[in-house]
Amino acid sequence: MSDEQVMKEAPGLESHQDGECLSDNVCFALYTAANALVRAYRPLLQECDLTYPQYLAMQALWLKDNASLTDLSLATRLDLGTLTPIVKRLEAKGLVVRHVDSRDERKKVIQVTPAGEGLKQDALALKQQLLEKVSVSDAELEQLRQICLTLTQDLNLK
Amino acid sequence: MSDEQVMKEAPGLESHQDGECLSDNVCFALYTAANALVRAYRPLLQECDLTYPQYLAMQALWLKDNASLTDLSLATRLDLGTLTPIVKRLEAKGLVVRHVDSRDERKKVIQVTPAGEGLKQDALALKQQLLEKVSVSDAELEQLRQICLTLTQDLNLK
DNA sequence: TGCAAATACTTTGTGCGCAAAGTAATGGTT
DNA sequence: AACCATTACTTTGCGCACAAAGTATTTGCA
Repeated sequence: MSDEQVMKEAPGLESHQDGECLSDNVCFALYTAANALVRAYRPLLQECDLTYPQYLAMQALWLKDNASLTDLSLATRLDLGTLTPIVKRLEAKGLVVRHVDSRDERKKVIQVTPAGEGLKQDALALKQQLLEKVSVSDAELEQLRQICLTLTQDLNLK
Repeated sequence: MSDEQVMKEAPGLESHQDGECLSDNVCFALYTAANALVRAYRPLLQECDLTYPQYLAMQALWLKDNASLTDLSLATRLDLGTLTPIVKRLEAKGLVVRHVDSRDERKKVIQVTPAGEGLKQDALALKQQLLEKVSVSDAELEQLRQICLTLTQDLNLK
């Protein structure tokens, strides 16, 4: 209500010399960076016909094949209700198959197909390709990773 | 300038150590932290009947009232196609009103109502409430903020 | 053994996030 | 004045992300 001309320039990420802006917020910065990440990944992943969450699921499976949906949920930190349709789409693309666990028929075991395994090298190389666009040092990326993991853990413990 | 271990891998052969997991990934950590953030904010914001993106839009408007949609888009880094329905919902809740700019009838000016202004103090206090759950130091949060802002800028430049 | 509680997954509903395409107003250019 | 490219916003379509409710299987235990 008070200052009416605080922002003559675009109140974006750059410069907050003229006063406060959303970028002063850690939460905003984090949220925006995650959106930018997914957006930047999109054209790269398009060549594999994957979305970023689908890519995450595949990465988890490349590390641990024949996982149950719940295993996948723990690994990716995605909800079961989120994961079910994602894995269905991966199956529709022929990258995985789902079959009921014979020991416990509530569980669905997810197995990477040869086609899914064939994507592995190319898809994992995209990670480097993306980080090349970034002027942030390896040390800072490692800091970012650590802080994000701590934050996630703290926030999840209610 | 990191290692080129992709080249060392024999295609099709499993060669992962059994310590490896998705959390080794900066991108995964960032993505997950942003999801955790929104999830943690949800019950707090529920008392204001706001979602996190709606909260972001309101914060931007509290800082700069009577902004056009494009102004809001620049401030929040959200797409116009994303913002249109968000602002409509804010209007439906009586927190803002939209009216056509008389000088340029393409533009829609968004104005915070008294009800919207009344939410300001309580809503902004939630920020502190959320950060109290977190064991990350203020210095680290500032690092996180800075690295995220740099990352966002780098990734947005194509 | 019987059966309630727990577990694993699916479904439904709401709200993003954004690309792409559509509509309408504006600002040149000739 | 007649275009036409630009700008501002809306709409549509798809895929998350998750809460909540539903279904089916297993387990605990009285």
